[in-house]
Amino acid sequence: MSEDSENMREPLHETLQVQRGETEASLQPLRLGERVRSLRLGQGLTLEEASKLTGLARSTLSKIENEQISPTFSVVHKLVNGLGIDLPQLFSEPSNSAQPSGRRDITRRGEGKPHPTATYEHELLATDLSHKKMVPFTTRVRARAFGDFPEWIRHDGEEFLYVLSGAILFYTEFYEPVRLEAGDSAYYDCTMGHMLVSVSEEDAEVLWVTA
Amino acid sequence: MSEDSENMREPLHETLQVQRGETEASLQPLRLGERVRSLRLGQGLTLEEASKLTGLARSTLSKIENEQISPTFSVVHKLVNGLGIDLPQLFSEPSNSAQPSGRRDITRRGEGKPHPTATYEHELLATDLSHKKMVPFTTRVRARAFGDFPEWIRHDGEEFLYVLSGAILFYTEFYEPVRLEAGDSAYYDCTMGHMLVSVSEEDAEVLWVTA
DNA sequence: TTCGCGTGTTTCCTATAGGAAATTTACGTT
DNA sequence: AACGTAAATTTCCTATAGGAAACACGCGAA
Repeated sequence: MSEDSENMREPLHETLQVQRGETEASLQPLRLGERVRSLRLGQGLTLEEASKLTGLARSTLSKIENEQISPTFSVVHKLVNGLGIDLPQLFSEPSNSAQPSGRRDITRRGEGKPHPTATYEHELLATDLSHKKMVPFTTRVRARAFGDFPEWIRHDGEEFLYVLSGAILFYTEFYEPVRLEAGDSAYYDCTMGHMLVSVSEEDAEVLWVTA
Repeated sequence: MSEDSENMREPLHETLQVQRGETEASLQPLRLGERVRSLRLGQGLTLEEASKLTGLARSTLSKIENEQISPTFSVVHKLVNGLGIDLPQLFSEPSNSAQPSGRRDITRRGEGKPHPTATYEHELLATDLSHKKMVPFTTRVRARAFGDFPEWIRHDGEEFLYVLSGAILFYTEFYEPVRLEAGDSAYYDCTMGHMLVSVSEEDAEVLWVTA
């Protein structure tokens, strides 16, 4: 990093800002109060009961729900734990986002769209839907040795891997290989070379989701 | 609810507390500062740069990292957006391992970060990574009846569901409920109300990925 | 060594979060 | 209606969060 003058700071500032998306003035309204209220009422709780559960004062809860205050992190933590808030609704943004699009696609076991390769036998799931943010598929790992692959598999995006059965060796470009068994999972950048090899008696089966 | 005296409050308090697991004094330390610092350093940022990115004062960031203050939710929000942190990660317990720079995170079976609710028992996966496009977690479905849910669960984004074991009824707002068994999967818009109920002898276990 | 200068910490002050209690609102009941 | 009760809201006060600026600590260059 070379420095020229004292105003080399601003450009960096701007650059970083842009990279991260809006930070300063923008940042959605974050209807936290609204959500907390609907969550509480959904459980049929009064402020008094919620107060007991969370250890927070009734008044505090009321103010949070009416967006009169911005609760501290410790208070939010008590809220989450006390009311047993479900994860997805916790980190999803406002959700006032209109269009309740109601797509749904069920794929029965073994009914996916087959896509065999030399080393893997993929089965694409939810293929009736297009424009998905994620692409889920199950895979039977036929490869048995590192050498079965001509080269690293690399592509854009991120990938989540969950071992359904059997055991695999998970090779990645920048790490030592790891043995994964049923129930183990991994999350990684696909730009980093990666590949799977079955090491169990039978071919291992894994679930992959890419985004 | 009959009231006798002013001290009938405590017993109820205790009762409710127990039902939900510890809330008050307990609630693990939540080394927020520690995590924020490692996240910031992991990105090679100085307090000054982080300040520009988040719009927060250097001093404020310093105090947060040194656990001298509990930031308000709005401040946490700026932090999350400015530094690209996953919110769920902040509410699950601190992870011992520092952020790897190569972006790969392995989660062993049963080693996720627990997050129990009244109806589900979630286990967050890959919590060492932040800024993920997807959030994967496994869930034990405790709910046994439609009525166990006060209302539809609804939030932004899309969700992929894969049944690991047991059998569930998959209720969605705009479709008839469907029975799903091990190996079956579903992909749907989360803005549409949805919920799961176990219908097998034992609680069903599912894998969820949201994006 | 001393001078800068970038970095993190601390101080000081104002704005505001959070709890206890008073007040108001919303409903049943008689 | 007027009352009783339980809910939520508001008030009042203290504790504390957050920003600006001063301070302290390295560390490299002259």
